[in-house]
Order: sequence, then structure tokens, then C-alpha cells
Amino acid sequence: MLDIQLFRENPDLVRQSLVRRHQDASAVDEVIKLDEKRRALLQQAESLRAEKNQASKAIGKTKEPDQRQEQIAAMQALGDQQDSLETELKELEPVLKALLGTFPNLVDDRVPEGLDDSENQVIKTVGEKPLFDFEPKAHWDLGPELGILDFERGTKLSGTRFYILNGLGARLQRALISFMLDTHTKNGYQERYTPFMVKEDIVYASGQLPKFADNLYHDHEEDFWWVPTAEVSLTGLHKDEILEENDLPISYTAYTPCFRREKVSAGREVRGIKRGHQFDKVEMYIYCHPDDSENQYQRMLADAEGICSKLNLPYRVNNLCTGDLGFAASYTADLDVWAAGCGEWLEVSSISNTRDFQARRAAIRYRPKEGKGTRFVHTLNGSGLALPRVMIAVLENNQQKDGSVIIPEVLRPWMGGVEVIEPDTN
RNA sequence: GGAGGGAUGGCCGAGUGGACGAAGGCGGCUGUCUUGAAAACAGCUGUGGGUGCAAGCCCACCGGGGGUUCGAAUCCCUCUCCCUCCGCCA
Repeated sequence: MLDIQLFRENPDLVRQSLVRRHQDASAVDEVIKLDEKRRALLQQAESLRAEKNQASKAIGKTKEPDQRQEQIAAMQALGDQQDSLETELKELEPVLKALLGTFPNLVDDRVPEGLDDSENQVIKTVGEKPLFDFEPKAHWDLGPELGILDFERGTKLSGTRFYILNGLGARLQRALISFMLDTHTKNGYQERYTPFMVKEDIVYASGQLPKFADNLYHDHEEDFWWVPTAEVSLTGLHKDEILEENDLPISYTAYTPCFRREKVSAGREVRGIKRGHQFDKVEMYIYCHPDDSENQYQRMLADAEGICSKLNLPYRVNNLCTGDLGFAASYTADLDVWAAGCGEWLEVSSISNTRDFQARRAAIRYRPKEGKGTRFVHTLNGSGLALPRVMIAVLENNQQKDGSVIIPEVLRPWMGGVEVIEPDTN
């Protein structure tokens, strides 16, 4: 949510940001108009109410019955006037609030100009792509041949885009989750296990609603929304809270499955386990002081990169361009890992500074050590990392000519000592 | 799922129609006293919004929403959550 003050004091800033996102800016004027109307109504309604409050107090003090009746009659007339004003206000306020909630975050000046993901800028590439003296297989061949990946039965259970992990495949995923959680915990993130189904206002707070309702799963009977990312739960964690400045920054990590209604048509683009309706992810999330959010962003980016490095996966860091930037983000970097079999860079993480955008939506503030009142915290989120695509890269990059896959060394403590996944032992 | 009882400020807890944004206590902050600390005493101690250069003034908020009334923490309706007992269940 953007600050309504921005629309009053610097509407051009909002317009320019929308233009940079290649979005229509006409609703800015609508907000200004509604806000002016709201304030005019509010002032009228409040002064009437003040008058009434005063008169009511006077009635309470009046002992003489006739005089009392007179005063009450006068107040009844005032009441009708007030009713109509307040009815109008009550209709207007949700409209204004809903409209304000549709504006995406302000784009940071540093975000490069661009229409879509093809114009994202690669900042750096780290690690060497593995070389093979044979033709490396894609995971959709490699996995089934190893017996760790079963597409047919996944489809039988749940339809297209679902799969079963068998034996060491399932174990590898579990090892990756534990490895990531343990690594982040060592880096100062507190682990949280959160609900995977949350209430509507929680999804709204992180910015996935109302705009992306089409991509979410929703139980209509119970008002439950399946989380599309742990970012939703981790934003909701401190909703409507006032934090102490001394406690900041607060860093969390959480493992959750993620549920998304992907409306992409079937085809090569979605072959394998790259994109599904359900996938696992370890998330990082930070609440911090506004002056600290750039530092925390660098920290989070480094922590996400650290996972890639430890797994020995070649990766690159992309600066998202204005056209690809998410709704709640002011700036974002994506991490792609190289998958040698399918020959693709796979997006495994997205690290964003939302500044006070989510905090404002979720009403998450802190009490400054000095000065009065409260201020909104800054929040950052980043995958650390998304599991299926990391699995793809681990499998494809570490495959050998005989079809076996060597387990990266850092994962072996969680693999019960298994060093190699051999064909047909699963 | 059934029956009953609850929800008040950072915390505990009083308040059943008018002087209540809310007693009292605890905690916290400031001051006096003290070499310092403790104790004692005094004062202060919520959030959001409108308006104003500011001091301030005004409005709202006693779990959420709606209603009755000139006036609601207090009465009525409704929802949510919590507790106790029964049932069911991993």
C-alpha cells in the first residue's frame, strides 16, 4: 500500500512510477478526488458529532424534565443530518481504500528500464558450467531412469504438473530443505513453521490479493487461501503489531509448500518438474529499520547466493527490469542456476525489498527509540531457495555417464551417508 | 459437532445507560532525595485520523461488524477467538 500522503503531496512520483512499470496512471486522479471528498465529508461529520457530544453531555447534567425534553428534541433533528453524512462516508472509505490497495509499490530509481523479463540485466555470473564427455540428460529423462521421479503416477493422482518423488529422490529434497534451513539458522534467521492455509486479510497484507486471486487456491467454504509462498505467512506473522526498535532486524526462515494455479499452457516450457501447482520452498524474510533495508537486502542476497555456492551450482544474478518487477517490490534481484541437462538458467530465487509497502498493508510498525509515535518497518523477502529447480540443477549437473548422480558433499550429512544415486535402487 | 462461560490500556483487573479514554494495582519513563544505587514520594505513561506554522483543538477506538438511544465499555443482534465439560479424531 502506498501512503495516501504521496497522492496529496507528490502525485507525480506515483504517476512516474506507474509509467515506468508500463501501467496506466489515470487512477491517481481518482484517488486524489476521492480523498478530497472523504476529507470534506469527514470534517463535516466530525464537527456535527462534536456538537452532538457536547449537547448530550449537557442533557446528562440537566435535572429539570421539561428543559430536558426540549434539548432531546433538538438533538433528534441533528441526528438525521449526521446519519446521512456518515452513511456517505462509510460507503466512500472502503472504495478509496480498495482503490489505494491496487497500486503497486514505487519503483526504485536503480531499477533498469524494460518491458519484460527479456530485458532484465545480468549483474554477475558465478561458477563454471560443468563439462561432460557425453550428452547430459534432462531431469525428465534422468529422474525416471534413476527411478526417483514418477510422472505417470503423479498425473494419476492429481493430473498434469504433478509428480512423485521416490526413495533417494524424496530424500534428496528433504536433505536440501534441512541443509537450507540449517544454513540460514546459522546465519541468524529464526526458523518458523507456519500454516499453509491462511485467511484472506493475510494474503491481502503481503500484496498477493486482490490482484492475483486468479493464481491462488481458495477454499470457498472456509475462507482459507493456500499460500503461494511462505512470504505470505511470514508477512502475516507480525500483522497489526508494534515492534521495539531494539528488536530489529528480525530475520525468519521457513519451509513451506507453495500452491499456485499456473495458467500456462502445456508444452516444452513446462516439461519436467520446473513448474508445478505445488512445490516446496525455503524462504527468508526480514523486518528491519528503514535505514537498514538496503544492508539487509545485500545480506539476504548473499545468503541466497551462499546456498548456490555451497551446492556448487553455477548461478547468475539478475536485476529485474521495471516491466518484470513484482507488485509489492521496489527492487528485486533474481537468482538463476544453470541446469546442464535441459540447458537452461532456472530461476530459483527472487530477493526483494518491499520497503514499507507490505508493512503499511499489514500495519507493522516499530516504536523509535527517540521521538514520538510509530513508524512502518521495512520488509524484505527472498527464496532461499525453491526446491524443484535446485533439484533439477543438482541432478543434471552431477550426472555421470552411467546415469548415476553424485550427491553434493554438503548434503551428505542429511543423506545418511549416501554419496551416489544409482539407477533402479529406488 | 453439542452445552455453558468469557474477551476492557504493555500486563493484571474494576466498571450494567450520562462527569469513562476508562478506577486501582503492576510494569515503564521523568523528577525530588542520595556520593551512587535501592527505598520512599510526586508527575507522566495507548493507537489511528482530521485541522493547524506551532502550541493546541476536534473525532474515533473497551475482540470485529450492525442496531437501540439525545447519549453505549455498559442494552439488543451477529460474527470471530479463547476457556470448561461431552462427543469425535492424528
